[in-house]
Amino acid sequence: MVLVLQAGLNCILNMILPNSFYTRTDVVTIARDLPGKFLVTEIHGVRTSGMIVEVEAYAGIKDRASHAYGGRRTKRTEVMFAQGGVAYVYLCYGLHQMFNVVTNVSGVPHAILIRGIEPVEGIDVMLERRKYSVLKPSLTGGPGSLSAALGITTVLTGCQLSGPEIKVEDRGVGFSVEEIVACPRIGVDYAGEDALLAYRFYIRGNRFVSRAKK
DNA sequence: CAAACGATTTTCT
DNA sequence: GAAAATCGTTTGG
Repeated sequence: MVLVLQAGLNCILNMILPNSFYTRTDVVTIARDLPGKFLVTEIHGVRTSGMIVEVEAYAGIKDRASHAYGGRRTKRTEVMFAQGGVAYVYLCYGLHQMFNVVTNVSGVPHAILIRGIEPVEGIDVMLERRKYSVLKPSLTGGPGSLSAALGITTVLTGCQLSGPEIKVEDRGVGFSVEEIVACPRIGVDYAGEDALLAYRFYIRGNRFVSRAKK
């Protein structure tokens, strides 16, 4: 009885997002829903997690900032065409692992880049992975940094986001519209008019949100 | 097959 | 604030 109650409670407090969360067709809406959700990894049995605080939406074939712009379908981008609910991890600048959530139905290559998390579980492990001695915003602020802290690499591309290696959970944390800031994406100046779209969302005032360059 | 480049981070000045 | 680090992916010849 106790076990059942605990399982039930755990289910309510740590609900793994269902596939229907990701297969919705508006990637911007999904992106706005992600801040406040929890990204959990279990790599070689080691658990680390953090609350998502910053994301960017990439709207597929019509978005010049997207890897899938124009329907570009290559070995690297192939996973973006999968049904929503899997990971897209790619290497940037030869050294940074970028973690994305694939969304929309099969055949529509939409994705959301996770740009920042606030550490929650396994902080000691994250410090070790990053060779940090103290917790500071750059530990998990920025897309390459959070992947390194959580142990996410390109080998996890294509993984289901319902586990076991990677999970995204709703733990009942929510934010009001005023607390979620919408603004243009970072590092996509090459995208012309699409660079102006307010596809970046972050939690106002959170220390783990990356700063836009000037 | 060669070459340019990027949804970045860190370090040095 | 500028520059280096660093390599898989993509594109062009």
